[in-house]
Amino acid sequence: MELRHLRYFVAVAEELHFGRAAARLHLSQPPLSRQIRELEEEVGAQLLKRDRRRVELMPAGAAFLAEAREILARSERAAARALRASRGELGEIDVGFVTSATTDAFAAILREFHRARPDVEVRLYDQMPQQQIDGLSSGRLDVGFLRLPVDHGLLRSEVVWRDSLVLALPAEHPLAKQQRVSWTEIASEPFISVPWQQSPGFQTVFYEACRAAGFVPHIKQYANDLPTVIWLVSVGTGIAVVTGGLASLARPSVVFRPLEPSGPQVDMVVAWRRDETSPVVEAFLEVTRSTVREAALE
Amino acid sequence: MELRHLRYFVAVAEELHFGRAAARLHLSQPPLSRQIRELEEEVGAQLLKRDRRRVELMPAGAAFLAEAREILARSERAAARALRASRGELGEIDVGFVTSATTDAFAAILREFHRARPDVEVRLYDQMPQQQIDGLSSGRLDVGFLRLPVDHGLLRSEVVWRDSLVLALPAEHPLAKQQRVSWTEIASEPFISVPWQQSPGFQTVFYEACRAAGFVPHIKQYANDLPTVIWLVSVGTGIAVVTGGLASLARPSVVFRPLEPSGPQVDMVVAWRRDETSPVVEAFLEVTRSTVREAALE
DNA sequence: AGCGTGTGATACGCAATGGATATGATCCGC
DNA sequence: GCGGATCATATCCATTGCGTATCACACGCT
Repeated sequence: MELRHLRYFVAVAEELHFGRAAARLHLSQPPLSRQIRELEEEVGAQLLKRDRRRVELMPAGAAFLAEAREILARSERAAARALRASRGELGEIDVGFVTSATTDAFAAILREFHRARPDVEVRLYDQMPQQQIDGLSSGRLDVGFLRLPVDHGLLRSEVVWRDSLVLALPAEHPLAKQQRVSWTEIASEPFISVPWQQSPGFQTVFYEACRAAGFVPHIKQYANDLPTVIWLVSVGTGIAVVTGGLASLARPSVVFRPLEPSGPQVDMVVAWRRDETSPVVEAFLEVTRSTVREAALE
Repeated sequence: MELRHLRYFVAVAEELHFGRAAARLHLSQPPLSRQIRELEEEVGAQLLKRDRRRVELMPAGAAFLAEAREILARSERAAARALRASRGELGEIDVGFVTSATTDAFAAILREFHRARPDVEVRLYDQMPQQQIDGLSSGRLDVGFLRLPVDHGLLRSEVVWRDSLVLALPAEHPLAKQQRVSWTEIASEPFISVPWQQSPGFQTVFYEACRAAGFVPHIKQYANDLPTVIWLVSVGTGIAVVTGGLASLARPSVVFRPLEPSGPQVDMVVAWRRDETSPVVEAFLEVTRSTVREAALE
């Protein structure tokens, strides 16, 4: 059975007349008759009842007609969808991100991409940098937002924005009264931190800043994720240095203060496979670039 | 585009290897390559990425693969369904019936048919005899249960059962105390009745029985359907003569009593188009016959 | 009643096309 | 660097889908 049989059958079933159906198909009548007969033989049932004068649908034909129309519509849709997918208008993309990427900028990228490609499903995965690199290499992820200097041979990356370091401290902490806090003022404070491998890029900059200010931070408590860090700050366990712009972690009992000198910054990079060809991924990267570019102009 | 293209594409997409896919299709490799290329040209997008060494799905190919599998499964199902429809295992049937057909016997027929042909949708239409005859002639109905002597040239009919006439009267009516009531005892009672054209077969027998008992019934109130007739009886407006076995109309405030002499009976017939060929209709008639036959033996 | 017209089926020839074989181009592993 | 693996290309052949001519038959008109 071929789609041709279905096309021919639908024409005959709609016209109930072999001659007219053949004309509609730009075909002569005898081959049409033969194709219908072949179809009936293959199906194993008579679909059309034809005496010499008129053609009518048998019950089997009525059942087949409904299915045939569906199949033909579906086959056109299949081609159309493949074409759209090839243009990146349709599909899915798996995006990894570190928690500290959940800034307004990242939200703007996702919002803008959804506007540009409403039929692409974006799947988000909160993952540590090394997980993301593994995921990108193996194909589980298509794009990653992370802070490591990515030197993996299969991957490429670009800096999308830079975050300054800010101090997170309980609202009732004495230093919270100041508009800005110097690094030396926090030298002897108890710190909350995530483990090294969670954010190696950030940690390197953080420890270097401390060293420059003449102290080694005392980590009072480790927590495995940023929300927990902020929660521990909020309940007074200690203070923490984090990246700026973490809108998603804002809460009343915690205040964020710029640090002086404000020099130390950490890069947020977007990474993807070097051999990437998916137009969806290309479009996502393009939206990422243009969105952060526009944000920088404001 | 033909189903062949889809079959070939699915094979290649599953094997990710032209040689193996060709073997699976009992085909040599070059024509397979050509058909895939043709498919890609028609769709307008590259579906497979092949360097000389390996084959992999492009995003467009992944989208197309899902659709292609659906279409192929569907096309097999289409043929299977047509075959089943030709055997009367699948389909629909439009059944008309007069209200007084809603007896246990009719319920048993419907129940038995559903058991025998669970995938046939039975659509029921409560209609007057003339409506049914028009419906059968025009094809809106396939089968009708009615009481007219059906002499329409295009239709055939068979008696399925005979109903005796019974008296419906309010539970507190004096005659309700008797186990049976004679025709002469109701000569001067006020009657409730449906209009003549609603049930001409029944009315003829009813008036003839009254005439034999020596009276012409006084119709106090007409109602357009049997449930209303029974309701009017229940509230004491009058009494009514109806057919026996109307289980669906039983209610506490109305009692049914046999009439003496019990001679007068009305036929319930099943009618269908003389040229009917639908195996579903044939099966329905066969179930009807066997069900009433078995009921008669009990 | 007979003939003409309309309609689907049949017969048959041709040409388009799907498939086979042979070969080429290129990549990868040893 | 060579040999094998793999997909593409070239070319030929056979299948088969299509067109023309014709048939068979039913219905309607005169």
